[in-house]
Amino acid sequence: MTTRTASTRSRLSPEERRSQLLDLGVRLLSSRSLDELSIDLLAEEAGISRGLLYHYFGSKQAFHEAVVRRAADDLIAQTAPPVEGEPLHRLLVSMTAYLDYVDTNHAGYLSLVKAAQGGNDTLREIYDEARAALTDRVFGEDAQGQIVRETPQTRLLVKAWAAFAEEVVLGWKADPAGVTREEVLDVLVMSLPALVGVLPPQE
Amino acid sequence: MTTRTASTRSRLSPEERRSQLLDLGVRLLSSRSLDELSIDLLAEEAGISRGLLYHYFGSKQAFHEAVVRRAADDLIAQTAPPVEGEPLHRLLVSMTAYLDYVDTNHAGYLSLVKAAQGGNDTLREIYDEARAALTDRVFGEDAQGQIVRETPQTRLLVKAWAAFAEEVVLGWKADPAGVTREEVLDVLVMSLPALVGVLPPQE
DNA sequence: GGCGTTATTGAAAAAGTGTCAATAGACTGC
DNA sequence: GCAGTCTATTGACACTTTTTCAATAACGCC
Repeated sequence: MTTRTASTRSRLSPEERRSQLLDLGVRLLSSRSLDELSIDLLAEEAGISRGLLYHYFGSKQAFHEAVVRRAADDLIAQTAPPVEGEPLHRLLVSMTAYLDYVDTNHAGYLSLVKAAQGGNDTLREIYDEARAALTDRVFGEDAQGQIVRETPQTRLLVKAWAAFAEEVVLGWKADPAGVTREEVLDVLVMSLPALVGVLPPQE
Repeated sequence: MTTRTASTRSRLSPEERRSQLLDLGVRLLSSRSLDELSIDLLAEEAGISRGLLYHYFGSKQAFHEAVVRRAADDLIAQTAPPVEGEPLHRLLVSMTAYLDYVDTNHAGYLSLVKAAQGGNDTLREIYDEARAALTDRVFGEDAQGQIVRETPQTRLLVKAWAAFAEEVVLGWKADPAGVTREEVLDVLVMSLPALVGVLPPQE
């Protein structure tokens, strides 16, 4: 006797099925790497045949990319809405949205982050795109509202700050003991100007 | 006709063979991910049979872990020697050693970093251990020579600072345009006190 | 130069990925 | 209700890669 109660096959609309498989993929890939996840297991969890996964995604690799893209799109959608106001306030709003996202979509965020490193260029690209949604706004288009002026030095620094922010949030989620949410937000926001401050002033 | 010139099998001591395979693994895994590296290729490059790899490491996964552990040990050995002097000077020496290491062992460092994220808990653990070798020294044992007093907040912050430092170095190696080595070192060293400064003073 | 130890091999089993013609839900018009 | 059509879904099969293990052959020792 298997886990499935329904002995009959279920026929969903392509959109529903695709969505179901992506959701499942996000969940499963947050705790395993791709090669630790067999199509067999995935198919069984979804209650479908192996063949159907290939019908929808073509290959295991392509499935992975679709899963990561789904996670990235979620992140971008929930953190990207433009914000008015002072630079530091905008940064606070942005970081709050980011923290909220990771709070409610921990699995999705993990599968995104994990995919980015071990993976190929396509995966890395998707990840960079998502990261840009968080960091782009610190480089203002005009000279007025920007937090950081764009130079080779600051570009490197801001990219590294994003890695810092990611580690703060994931580290806190993994072990929140002794640190409040407000302290985390404070560090996320104030760290950027503090880091920019270590660069020699550029004119 | 294969690549091998010697038609006869060569018999090495277990230590030599193991070491040879690990070195080769570090090199090959710096440009591919684990599932892009077949045992076939590895065995051919090493001039051995597939079976021998299993004799030494048991499984592909275990081989990967051994490779990552080797890379981590290298990093620890070359950056860990304790240093005398002022806290900030010790930090400078430490960061210089780190930068030097990544400079001369770029491939090995990449395979370490890439493995840690994409992978399972064991891999992550090995990586954390290596990172600790770089960051532990910022927490002094006595109240005198320390840079940072250890609290839940600073522990989280220093861990994230390590991620920041890693991204700075790897980002710079990937695209050094417009940024000097001295600027990188300066950022690596000064960023830590700058970040600690954003925390409210604890008494 | 024979002998024992054990590093090493190669063939065959197991596991996993990808393919495709055949099957069967669900809707449509009658 | 019922037959017919469309297409989502399956399952068996081909292929690739990993893993196992009994047999083989280097090397050191006497």
